[in-house]
Amino acid sequence: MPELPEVETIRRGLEKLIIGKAVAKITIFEKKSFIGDKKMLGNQKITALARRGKALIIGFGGGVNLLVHLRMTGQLVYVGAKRWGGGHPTDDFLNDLPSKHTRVMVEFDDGSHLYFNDQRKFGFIKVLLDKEIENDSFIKRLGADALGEDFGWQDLKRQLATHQKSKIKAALLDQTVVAGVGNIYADESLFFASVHPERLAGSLSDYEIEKIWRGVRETMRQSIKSGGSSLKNYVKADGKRGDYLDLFAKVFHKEGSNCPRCQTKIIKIKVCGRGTHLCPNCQKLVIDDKSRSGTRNGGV
DNA sequence: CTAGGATCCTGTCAGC
DNA sequence: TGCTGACAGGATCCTA
Repeated sequence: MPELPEVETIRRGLEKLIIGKAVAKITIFEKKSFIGDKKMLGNQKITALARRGKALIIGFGGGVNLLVHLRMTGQLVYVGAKRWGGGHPTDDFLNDLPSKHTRVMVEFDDGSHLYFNDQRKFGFIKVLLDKEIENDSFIKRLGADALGEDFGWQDLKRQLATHQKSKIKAALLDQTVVAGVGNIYADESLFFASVHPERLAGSLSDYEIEKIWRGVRETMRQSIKSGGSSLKNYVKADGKRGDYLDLFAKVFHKEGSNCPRCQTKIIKIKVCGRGTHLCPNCQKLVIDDKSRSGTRNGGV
């Protein structure tokens, strides 16, 4: 679940809470969730929190790092004088910890704790030396960061040129094309740009690519601004469990409700195996290649 | 090389 | 209520 804005929200939240703390003890409840030797973290102080795409990197003095990837259902919860959490929104934001989903527990020298909870065990924490980061199998393949200053719309265009036959949604989800976009922001960006997710990358005009690029940046910025998926946004004023998507999403999980631009009902379809939300009026599927006969969908 | 499908794992929800 | 199957916001591995 957690995509770039959620991980950035976590990075900013934890930055205020754990910088300067030293590790007293690490408890691993699920072996596959922790890669590397935990002894390397002994008595090391946290000096920095960085993010690469959807990965969080906790930097320690002495050149050691913890790379955290939350994948679908990971979350981080800090419990000290304050309680703070971010990532996949579940009741573990509120429950006593460790819970049955806690895979790794870090105890700091001041007695506070950081919990890595992950229902589906797809996420992981990995020990990496400074010099190993750029060579890491995940990190080294990442494209430009979706919110990076070095990622302009022409960069997206250049990347899409090598995936001409991919559906645009599949291309956006490819972390080598651009780092940080997942299912939510792919759908939101394509809605922003009024582009159907099944359009082939090679069929897009510069104008459309520029709009998709702008959609990625704007929807992500807005999500971060609203506090992303965090404990803060989890419990609503009325006490009910909340969906942080309400704060910025126009189409994601909004099937059946009205398009904010044209009032047409938002639909949900399946594209490249993923649930995909769109407005069938704003985002029409046009013919990709004039030399081929195709089915016109929705007219012009 | 790219594109598409299966797969890792658990929890939840719709339908019977 | 209980069972079953589909599905879930990610990335990788395998095949063509």
